[in-house]
Amino acid sequence: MPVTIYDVAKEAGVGVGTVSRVLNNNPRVSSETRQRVLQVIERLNFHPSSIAQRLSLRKTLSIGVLAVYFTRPSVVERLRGIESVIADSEYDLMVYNVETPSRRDECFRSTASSSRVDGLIVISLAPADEDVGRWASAGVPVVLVDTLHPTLPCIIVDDISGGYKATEHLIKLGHTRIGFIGDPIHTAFNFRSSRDRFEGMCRALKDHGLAFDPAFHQAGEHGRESARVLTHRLLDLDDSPTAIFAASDTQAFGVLQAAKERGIQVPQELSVVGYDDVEMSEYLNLTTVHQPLFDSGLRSVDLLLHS
Amino acid sequence: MPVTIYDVAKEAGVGVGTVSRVLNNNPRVSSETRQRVLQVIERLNFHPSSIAQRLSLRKTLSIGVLAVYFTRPSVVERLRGIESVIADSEYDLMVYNVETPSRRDECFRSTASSSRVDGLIVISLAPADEDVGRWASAGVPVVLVDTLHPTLPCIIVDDISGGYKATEHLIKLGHTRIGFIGDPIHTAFNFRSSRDRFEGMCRALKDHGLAFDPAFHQAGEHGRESARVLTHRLLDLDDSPTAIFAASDTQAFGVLQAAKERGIQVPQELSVVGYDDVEMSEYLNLTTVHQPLFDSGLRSVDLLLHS
DNA sequence: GATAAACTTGGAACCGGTTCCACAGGCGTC
DNA sequence: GACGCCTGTGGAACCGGTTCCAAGTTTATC
Repeated sequence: MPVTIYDVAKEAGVGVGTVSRVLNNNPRVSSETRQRVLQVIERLNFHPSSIAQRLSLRKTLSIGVLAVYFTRPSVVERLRGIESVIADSEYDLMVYNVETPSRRDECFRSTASSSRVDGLIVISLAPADEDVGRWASAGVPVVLVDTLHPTLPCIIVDDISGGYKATEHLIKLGHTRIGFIGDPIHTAFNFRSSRDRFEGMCRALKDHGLAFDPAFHQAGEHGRESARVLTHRLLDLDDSPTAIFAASDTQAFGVLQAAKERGIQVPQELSVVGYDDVEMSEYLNLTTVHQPLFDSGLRSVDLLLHS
Repeated sequence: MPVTIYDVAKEAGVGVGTVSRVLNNNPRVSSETRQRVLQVIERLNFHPSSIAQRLSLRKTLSIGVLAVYFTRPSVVERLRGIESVIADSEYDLMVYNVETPSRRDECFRSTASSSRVDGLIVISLAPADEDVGRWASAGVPVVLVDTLHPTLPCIIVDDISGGYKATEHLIKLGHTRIGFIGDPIHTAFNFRSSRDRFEGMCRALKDHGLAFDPAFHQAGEHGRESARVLTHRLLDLDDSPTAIFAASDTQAFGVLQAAKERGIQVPQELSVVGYDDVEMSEYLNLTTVHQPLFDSGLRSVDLLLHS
C-alpha cells in the first residue's frame, strides 16, 4: 500500500490541502509548516501518484507520436528530435508504430478517445477528414509532420523543390537521360514524398527542355532490395540512363549495389543522387538531398506545446 | 465537457454500476439493458476516460522503455521487437531516451515513483543496487536487456562467446595478427558488450596458442569516425594486423573506410569482422556476428507481462 | 404457497490527487 | 472596540471510472 497525501497530512498534523500546496510550491504556506511537511514527505518517502494528478488536473501529461515504420532512418531521426524536447518537459512520450492500414486506423481512433494524450504528432501519415474531425471534437491538438491537411498545423519540407534541385544538379553535370527510382504511386499509406520528388524532377527536366522517357520511371516497394532490382531494369534498357535519382537514400543504396553488380563505376559511368542525407550516405560518398529531420521533430513539439 | 459514465447512466435510466458492467463485458447484465446502454453510449459518443480507469484500477496501463542512444541501429531493432508485442496488448509504450548519465539517473528515479509505469524495460544500462532497490520498493517490475543484475530478470546474448566465434573465424582463415577496435574500457554508462567481445577474442587467441599484442587493442568513442581513426593507428604499426575484429558493425564500417582510404583490399589484404548484423552489413559484404535483436525485444516484454 | 437460490440492479465508497470556500487569528486604522 | 484586510489552514467536493454490498425481482424446489 503506497503512501498517499492523506498519510502525509495525518502524520504532519495538517490538512491535505496544505500538503498539496507544499507539493506545488504554492506560496500560501508558512515556511514553518512547509518545513514540517517536507520532512514528513522525506521520512515517509512519499511520491505523489501521477495518475491521480492527471485525473485531477484533467491532463494526461503525455504526448503521442504516431509514426509509420519507425525504424526507417529518417523517422528515427525525427523521433530523436521530438524526444529531445519532450525529455525537458513535464510530458511523457508515447510511441505508436504503424505498419498496416488497420493499425493506423486503430491508432487514429484510440488517440481521439478522451484522455489518452494531450497532444499528438503524426509522422508521414495522411489522416482523413473523418479522423481530423474526431480529434477536433475530442479536443486533441494534432501536428502533422511530412504530411498535409488543410485544417491542421503541418511541418513539411518542400519535396518538389528537393526533387527539382537534385535533378538540376544532374543536368548541370551534363546528363540528359536521367532515371528515377521511387515508391509505388499508390501505397497503402498514400505517401506523397516520393511522388513529390518525382514531380520536382519532371519540372526540372521540363524547365531545361528535356523530355522524360516514361520507361525511366521505376517504382516499387520501398527498400534497398527492390531498388536494386528496379535499377537493373533501368540499366537493361536500350538507351539506359546515365544518371539515377532515387527517392530516398535507402533506395539509392540499392542503385549503388546494382551498379556494383554490373561493374559500373559510380560516379564515372553512372551518377546517383539520393534523398534524406542519412548517416551512411556520407560514408558511401552518395550525393544526396539534405532534409532537416531532427529539426522537424523539434519544431513539431514546439508547435504542439506553444500554440 | 466530455461525456462521462454518469451522463450515460442518467440518459439510459440505469445506475453507473450497470454502465460500467456493460463496458467491461460483465455477464451480469440482462441483454435487454445491455442493448439500451450500448445505444446510449453510441448516441452520446461516449469513450471512457482512460485516466480515470487507471486510477480506479491502480494500473498505469503503460510500459516504459529506457534506452541509451535509441537511434543506434541495434537499439532501434530491439525497440521494434518491443513495440510489436505492446501494440497487441492493452498497454501503451513510453519511451525514454538516455544520452547522459544525469538523464539516466533522472529516468531511473522517476520510473520508480509510484504510478508512472506498470513495468520497465531497460536496454543496455546497468542500474545500481540503489536503483534496483527503489524499483523493488515501488513494486515496479523491471527486465534488463543487454545488461545484468543479480536480482533482476535479464535478457542477454553471450557476448564473450560471440567474440570468441568471430575471432575463431579469423584464426581459421589463417590470421595470427588480429586487431581489435572497440569502445573505451570505461564509458559513462559502463557498457559491457564491447569489453565482453574483447574478452571472447582473448580467450579464442589463447585457446589457439596465439599471443595478443596490446598495441592491437584500440578503443575509442563509439562511432564510425572514431573507428576509422583507430584503424589507421592499427595499420600504421610496424607489424600491422592482417585482420580486424570490430565490436560493432558501425565501427566495422569505420574500419572499411580506413582500408579504402589506404587502398587496402578487403578481404584480400585485410579481413574484417563486425558485430550486430545490422541491415547495412549485408549490403557492404561485411562478415558479422548475428544477434537476435528484434527477438530480444519481444522476449523482454513477454518476460515482463507473463511473470 | 413458502422458502431458497439465482439473476439484475442501484448506488455508496474508493482510487489519490487539486481546488475552492469558509473560517480563524493577527494586525492596522479610525 | 468595531471594522476591514491579509495570511494560513482545514476539509468538502470534484475529477471519472470500478467494485462491493444490499436489495428487489424472478425462477426453481418441495
